[in-house]
Amino acid sequence: MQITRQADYAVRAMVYLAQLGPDKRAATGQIAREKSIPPSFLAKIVSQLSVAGLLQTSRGARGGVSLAKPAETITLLEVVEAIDGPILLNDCVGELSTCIFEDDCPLKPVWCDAQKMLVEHLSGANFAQFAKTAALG
Amino acid sequence: MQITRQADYAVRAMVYLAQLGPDKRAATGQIAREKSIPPSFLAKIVSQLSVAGLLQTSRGARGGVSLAKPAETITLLEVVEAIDGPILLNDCVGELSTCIFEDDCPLKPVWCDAQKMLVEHLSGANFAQFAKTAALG
DNA sequence: ACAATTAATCATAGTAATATTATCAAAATA
DNA sequence: TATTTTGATAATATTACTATGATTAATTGT
Repeated sequence: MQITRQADYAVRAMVYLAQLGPDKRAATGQIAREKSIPPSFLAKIVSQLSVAGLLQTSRGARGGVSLAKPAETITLLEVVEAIDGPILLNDCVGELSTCIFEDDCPLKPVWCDAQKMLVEHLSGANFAQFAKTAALG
Repeated sequence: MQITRQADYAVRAMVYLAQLGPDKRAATGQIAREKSIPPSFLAKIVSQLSVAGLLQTSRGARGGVSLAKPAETITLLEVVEAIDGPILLNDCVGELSTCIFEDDCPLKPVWCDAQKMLVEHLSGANFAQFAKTAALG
């Protein structure tokens, strides 16, 4: 019942970029140093975020990564799900559920509601907000 | 970001007992059969629930387990946390947090809020409700 | 006392997920 | 062409999860 450290690292990295300002780029090595993330671990995470369309990358000298969209259009949910996969509080909430009690289960609605609340809350938080909140280090 | 199957089993078992009616007991073998839970796995789970004060147990012939309190005083949160430990959406929300950005982190409030919502939702659901909702099998 | 029943405890094991490090290839720049 | 930087992949250590089995302890009924 916890996001993975990978997802947390991903979020931190995105916050760092959001705080740099629009279209600013940074090398992953630099982000790793500033945010205390194992460098080669971050490299892998960054790669996933790029595939998910959340980061733009450019190789070579003076290369690096930058947000692929305006910070205010990137939600916390997007970033977390890009790394951890879809949020799912319990197996029965998913579409691939194999629960044999499906139709006659008093629990499913509770889990579905809880999940919906969580998802809505996380998708209501975007990275422009995070950039503002802490303009500091 | 998911409760464990153990916790789900625990909840199912508790629902079964709640549906039996107040102070009714059942053998774990029977619960396991009815709810499709691996029997010797359930034995361990039941033991944890007993230690947590949610179940009363009695050994020997005609023994079994029963709810330790009225169903309406047992919340979904209690049962899940008895098995999985405290709900924690992200490490930084916990009291033992070792996050070095603590004071200057735009994310922490979001996680704290989300967690609070989740916890409140789960502690608002009790087993008397579940017993009613599905009086069927 | 004895046999049957049932939970409690403990040990074990296989599988999967997580976190991390390391390596080498590919692209871009200077 | 040398350097910087991402991309892709592999290797590994650790932890968590799921499950099984054997043994022990308590209770009931005969």
